[in-house]
Amino acid sequence: MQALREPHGHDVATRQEPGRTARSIATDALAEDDALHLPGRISSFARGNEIYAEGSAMDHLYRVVSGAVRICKVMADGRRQIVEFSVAGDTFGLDGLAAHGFSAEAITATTLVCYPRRQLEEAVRQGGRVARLVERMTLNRLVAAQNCIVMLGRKTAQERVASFLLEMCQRTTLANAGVLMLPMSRYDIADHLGLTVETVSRVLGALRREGAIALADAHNLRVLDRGRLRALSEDRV
Amino acid sequence: MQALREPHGHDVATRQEPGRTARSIATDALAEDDALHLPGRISSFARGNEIYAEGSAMDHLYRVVSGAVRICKVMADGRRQIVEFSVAGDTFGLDGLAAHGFSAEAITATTLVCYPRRQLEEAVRQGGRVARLVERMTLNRLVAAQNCIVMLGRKTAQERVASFLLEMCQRTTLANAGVLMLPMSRYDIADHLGLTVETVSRVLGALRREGAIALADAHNLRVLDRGRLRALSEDRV
DNA sequence: CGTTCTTTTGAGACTTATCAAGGATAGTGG
DNA sequence: CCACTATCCTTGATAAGTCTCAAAAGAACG
Repeated sequence: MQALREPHGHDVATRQEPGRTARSIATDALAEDDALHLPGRISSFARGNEIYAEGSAMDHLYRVVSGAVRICKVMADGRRQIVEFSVAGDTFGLDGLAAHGFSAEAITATTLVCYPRRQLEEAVRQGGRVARLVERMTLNRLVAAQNCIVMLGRKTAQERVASFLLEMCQRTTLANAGVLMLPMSRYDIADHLGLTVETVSRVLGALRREGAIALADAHNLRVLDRGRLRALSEDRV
Repeated sequence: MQALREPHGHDVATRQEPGRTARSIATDALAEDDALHLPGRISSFARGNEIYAEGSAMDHLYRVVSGAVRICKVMADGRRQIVEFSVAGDTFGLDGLAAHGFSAEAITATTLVCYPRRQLEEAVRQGGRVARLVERMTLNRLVAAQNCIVMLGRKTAQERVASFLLEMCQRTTLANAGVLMLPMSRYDIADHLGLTVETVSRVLGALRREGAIALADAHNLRVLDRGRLRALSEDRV
């Protein structure tokens, strides 16, 4: 059983950066989104802060402008599962029926555009482009979630890490020299892949030793042998 | 690593009932669906037959009238993951972008209503009730998939089986005397929970011995101690 | 510049998978 | 209708992958 642990004496359930108040540097402004063409409010969150809590009212759709977000659930005993990461360009916020089924937290300093759900539903009721966009968006996330299910249900630790790296390569714009910047910690990666930090670290170490990847530091890596990762990932990413 | 196996000499990838032609007893008729109010065609499938294949054109939405369906993906080496079961009242069929990302197979003799996707998209474009229904439907499935992710990522074998039993209790109408009828095999359950047949069988045996459930036969069980299952499942179903 | 958190690495334990085999079940064919 | 046969289900013994516990080096932050 994947145990709850308190690495060096702090609680897993509240594993986040110290000494910040919630929504500490939230700034508000208005924005017109390219894709949705709906009025939205700009909002910023500091690293580690909660964007919404599990069980709170689900009244906004969010789009990530910059930064990264984790959507997760924490079980009663502290075990955590991150169901998805949202990076620049991704949308999130519709993850329940009436209330949020998951919580959302900023991984790094993050800027979002928030769309009131009421206006969104009104747009859906009206039909047209927005209705199809929202439908398409939700379907995209469903497909992603189902691929995640395959990964968690049937892949080994090595295959999960390989899949994850390839997915992140696709979803983020690589820095010059093809460097992949991973904003999240090893803990976050572990809690997304259904593994422990130690296993994630060991697998990354093994991939480095066999020359599949190169690690500049913990958060910046380069894929040297994409074929090797694709062979491991077992799907055609 | 969860290996492919050929239990008693038949291939895992084609594990289905023998001596049937595809879509053998498919019958067609017209129907007006209560919920969608769209014209649909009635179609039937014999036990074990494929409804659609991974990679085929995604041009219908299906609603289960009777029977049960598994939505799954089979990896190159035969490992299989069932991402969801669909029972009477459930809809399925939208599981990819252009093409199906998964395959669908009838678990037992199954009757479906099929709605052409073109008409559905036209209805979404028009907006109104159907647009919101489709959106709500997809969102429901996304939430279910994300809960499945939590289960696969962070729950023990016992917790997974308990969660599964409770979920099936909620989703199917129990027979008289509160008997839960599970149409799928232990193999199907295992491939849905990310376990092996043996582990599923062992956990069910343990739950039976401790008095949480009673097994009439392999496919008919009664929940005796729901509190125990809920404690194990770790979520509030 | 100390403190806290993160990352890595090692040794051992444990859950679940694998291999094996007998018994139960359900369609199949005579 | 009953025996046949393929598949499914269960149980046991062993193996393996990953987790747990422990500790030290490295990075981030105030």
